[in-house]
Amino acid sequence: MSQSSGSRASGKAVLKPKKPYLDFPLTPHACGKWAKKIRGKLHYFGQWARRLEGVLVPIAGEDGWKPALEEYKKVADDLHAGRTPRGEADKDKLTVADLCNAFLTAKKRKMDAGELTSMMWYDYKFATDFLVKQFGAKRLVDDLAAEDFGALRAAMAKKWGPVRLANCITRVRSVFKFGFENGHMERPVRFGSEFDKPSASTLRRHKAKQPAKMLEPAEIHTLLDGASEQMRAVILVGINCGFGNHDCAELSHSNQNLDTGVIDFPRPKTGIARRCPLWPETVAAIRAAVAVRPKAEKPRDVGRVFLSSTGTMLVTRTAAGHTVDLLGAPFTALLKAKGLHRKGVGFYTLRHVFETIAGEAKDQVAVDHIMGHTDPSIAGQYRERISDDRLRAVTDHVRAWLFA
DNA sequence: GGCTATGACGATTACGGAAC
DNA sequence: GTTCCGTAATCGTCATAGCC
Repeated sequence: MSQSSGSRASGKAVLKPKKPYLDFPLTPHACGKWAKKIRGKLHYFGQWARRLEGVLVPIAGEDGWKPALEEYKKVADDLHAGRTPRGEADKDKLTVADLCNAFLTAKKRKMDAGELTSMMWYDYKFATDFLVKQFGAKRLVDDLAAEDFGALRAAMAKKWGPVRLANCITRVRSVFKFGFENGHMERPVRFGSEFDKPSASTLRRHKAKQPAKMLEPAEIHTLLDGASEQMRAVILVGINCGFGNHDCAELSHSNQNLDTGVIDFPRPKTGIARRCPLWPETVAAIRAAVAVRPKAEKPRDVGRVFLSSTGTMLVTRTAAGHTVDLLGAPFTALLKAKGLHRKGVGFYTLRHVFETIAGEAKDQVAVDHIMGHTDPSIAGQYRERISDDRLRAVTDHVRAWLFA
């Protein structure tokens, strides 16, 4: 390394080394070390000279700057971010990557045991990936402070809406809760007051801004007129019983009695019992759809009321946990074909329509029972049954609205 | 062209417990 | 006794791409 710039030590001029290349980050300091000022503080990295008998003597060799550069690179990220660099004593401490890996491994075990869906695992993976990206894989969990979580929330809020933000905050909190409860961390992490979920009022305002999920009678009749036998049947089941996509896909012959006109079918999502009287139009449509129903591809689907054209379940999940919806997609296609497609309107809208119109019958308990919603009130815990008359009054009200 | 699969995102629901 | 909140989990929609 050539030496040109001068320095004075112990009264004698010493030639400081030149930077080995143009944007070399360190500069030779008069104390004999390479140095860099970061966030207002001077940090030292390796020697460019040794002091012999009070005089600085440059270290021989062209590559003397390399160890100093290596030393700087190891701690640069931490120093520039205002953190204390991780030393030898910290090498066994828990990092963000360690915690995320332990969390995902535990969740994978639950997934393998069938206690967690693969889609849910994918969501956890997404959240942990975001954590690692924001904090850095090697960041010590002990080093995380409230301001880090405040910055994390700000990054999330910049990208996503309040619903997704709330979901992701919940998942991030779950990761650290898992860490503490399972002994990976000595103390719970301080999230700070900024790392909170959007308030209920924020979520309500967000929802209010969304387009109404509603179809009017004329629109529903337009859809029914252009629908296949099966599509006509599922539309009527959707509006008659407030069934969603998954409900229709899961419906079996054993759940319905077309002679008495009643469906008895616990919600697949929650297992909560529900019962719904059928309209004559719905019964006729189901009979017509069943008459042309394709043969089931798998024995387990033989009892299903509705199947895809190839004989598979209408709503299934792939190995990766993604939903394949052969009911919602054709319904949306029908909406588009009839010029009725708009943001937020899909097959599930029929469930919204049922809830909205049925509520006007002024018997919310009966509506909730047909919808399969639990009644969390004390009255709900004591109520053992609900009469078919009340249920029929509700469905008749919706029928009168649709066929008026 | 219709069906199927995938990935990303948004929204909903249940439930227990704390706060009112 | 009711309401609200935090936590945990599931369901639905949409755009896009590949396949038959």
